[in-house]
Amino acid sequence: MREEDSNWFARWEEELPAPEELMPLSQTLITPDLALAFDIRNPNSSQPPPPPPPQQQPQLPNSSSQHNSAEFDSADLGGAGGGDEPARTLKRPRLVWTPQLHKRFVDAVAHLGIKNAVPKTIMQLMSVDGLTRENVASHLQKYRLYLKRMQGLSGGGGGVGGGAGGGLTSPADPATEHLFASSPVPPHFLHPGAGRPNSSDHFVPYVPVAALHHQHMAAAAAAGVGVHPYHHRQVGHFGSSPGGQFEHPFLSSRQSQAPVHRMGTPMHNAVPGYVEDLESGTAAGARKVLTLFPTGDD
DNA sequence: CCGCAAATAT
DNA sequence: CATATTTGCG
Repeated sequence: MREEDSNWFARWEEELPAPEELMPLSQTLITPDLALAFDIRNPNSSQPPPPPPPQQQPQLPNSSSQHNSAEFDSADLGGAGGGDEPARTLKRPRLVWTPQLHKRFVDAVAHLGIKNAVPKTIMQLMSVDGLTRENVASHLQKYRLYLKRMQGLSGGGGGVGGGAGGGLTSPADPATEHLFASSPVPPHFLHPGAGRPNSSDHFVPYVPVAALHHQHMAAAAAAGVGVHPYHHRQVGHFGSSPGGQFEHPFLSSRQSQAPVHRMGTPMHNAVPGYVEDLESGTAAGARKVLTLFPTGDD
């Protein structure tokens, strides 16, 4: 039930589940638009799902082979054409900040610098399709709080790399934090004046490959030519269907449920030393633009 | 638009 | 019940 997995770090190593590879087209049943339109989310903690009143009819009389990916047909924007974009107005499901997403967030903030680390910039830098400013802002707030806490608390048993010089983020106490601590708070940039005076304020090693994709993808899609048969919605962790529940098909692949060490078993905090993980470019799977789901762009 | 606080959902 | 995430206000 916990949104967070107990073995998050298991995925950490993997970094990216490579949805495209792992997730075979299994849920082509519902198109994202429909899903959103249906407002898939759990209205209650545990209650029978009320019959969802059909709101939008699936508009795909087309013989489209498969638009698994998420994309909109027309790219009308700001046009007076009188178009209705349901997805734009619909309320979007609870966003789950997955480690990957969080990492991107942290990376963006780190590279941006606290100074420019404003929701809008972060969001744009992240280039995560589907991510909204509110989402980032919200998360940012908590992230700051987390950092603050870390600074205020030096002594503690955590011994979290106070200096942060080495960049060795110590293990996190499961009881202390949950999301942030769990995520590899990369380096440092804690606050101006005690962390790293070295780093100035502007260095952008980060090359957000943003718009191009959308444009190309949309263009290609519109043209009828699929760039790639599949695009991934790696973070599409929306509420599962009430009653029916399709868990993440991709989650279960490698990190099987090995004999978990029950409490008592001295499981050393063998937190994998997080190296200066770079962005994409890891072997095996090519990292793509992180995309939440089809939404407007920024 | 950003930051903070409260509310709600999970 | 605690935490995460969302929503509203300054």
